[in-house]
Amino acid sequence: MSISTRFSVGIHILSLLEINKEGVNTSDFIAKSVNTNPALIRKITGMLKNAGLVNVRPGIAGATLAKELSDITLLEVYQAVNVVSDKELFGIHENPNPACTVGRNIQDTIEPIFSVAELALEKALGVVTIEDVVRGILEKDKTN
Amino acid sequence: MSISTRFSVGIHILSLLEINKEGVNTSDFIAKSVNTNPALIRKITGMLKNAGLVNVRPGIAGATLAKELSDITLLEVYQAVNVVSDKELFGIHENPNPACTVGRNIQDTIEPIFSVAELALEKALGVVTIEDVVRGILEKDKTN
DNA sequence: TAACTTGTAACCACTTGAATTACACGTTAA
DNA sequence: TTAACGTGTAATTCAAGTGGTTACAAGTTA
Repeated sequence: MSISTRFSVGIHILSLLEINKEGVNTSDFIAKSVNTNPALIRKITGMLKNAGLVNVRPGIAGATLAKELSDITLLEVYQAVNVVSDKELFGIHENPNPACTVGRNIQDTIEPIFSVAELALEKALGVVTIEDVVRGILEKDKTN
Repeated sequence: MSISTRFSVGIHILSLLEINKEGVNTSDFIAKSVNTNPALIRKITGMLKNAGLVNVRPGIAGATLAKELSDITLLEVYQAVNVVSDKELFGIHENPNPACTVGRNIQDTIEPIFSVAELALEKALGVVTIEDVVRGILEKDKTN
């Protein structure tokens, strides 16, 4: 099990919109950078648009950032591309036996624990911004 | 996307082994508590055995805990049932375009960030033990 | 009007999860 | 020693999700 690559592709798209902000970032152009097809890029870009992260309009070529670089956290991207339904990172088996002490209480006991772990993950994603990612990309590029 | 219920079932099994330690915990008995089938329980129990968490032998009815309750963290269970390959909680799109600044550096930039987030998740799971879960189950059961 | 782009839907191949069935093999007790 | 029972494991099935691809309606611009 892995969290969908939509997340990393979303980060890729937003970084590219910044680094290539002088150019026109069509779905076709972005797809070539990501190495996938334009339809998938449009789908993800649509999700980022719904989350208020990018501007993109039917018929008009190119997407642009809708927020400051430093104001877009990876958590926002994570949630935007909908890779994990809210509070459902961990799957919990359904319908345990109510006639059993464990079965009767396992779900209520585990849920808050899973929730804490999930929040820890989200917190870690929440402190990193696309600006950080763009900086990392540019720095790495210099050293090569 | 959700992390496989094997994880929560694994926790269920271990908790049951403790709470029903006076009885004989066959795969059939456990399956009735979890509300699934015995074959799946045997599969997961086998994983827990490989991780050194339970004792179970062919032909001999019942599984037992192989470690102290307080010495089994949820992280161990998480890793035992193999729900997430090592360092691969987040999927990263393959083969981005090396002719593009972003494509050339995105993977190396993102990986350490994802790694930090994944470790935060694991850390949260590492501080909770099966003993805590069992205590939670018993406490919840009293209040109902 | 023609060319181009976005937004979507539809379809496919592939992987994974979970349920289920079946059976070989180990153990135990009559 | 044989019958009953339990574990280990493989095979099958069904459902769901992911990512790739094609196709096309609708918006925009030259």
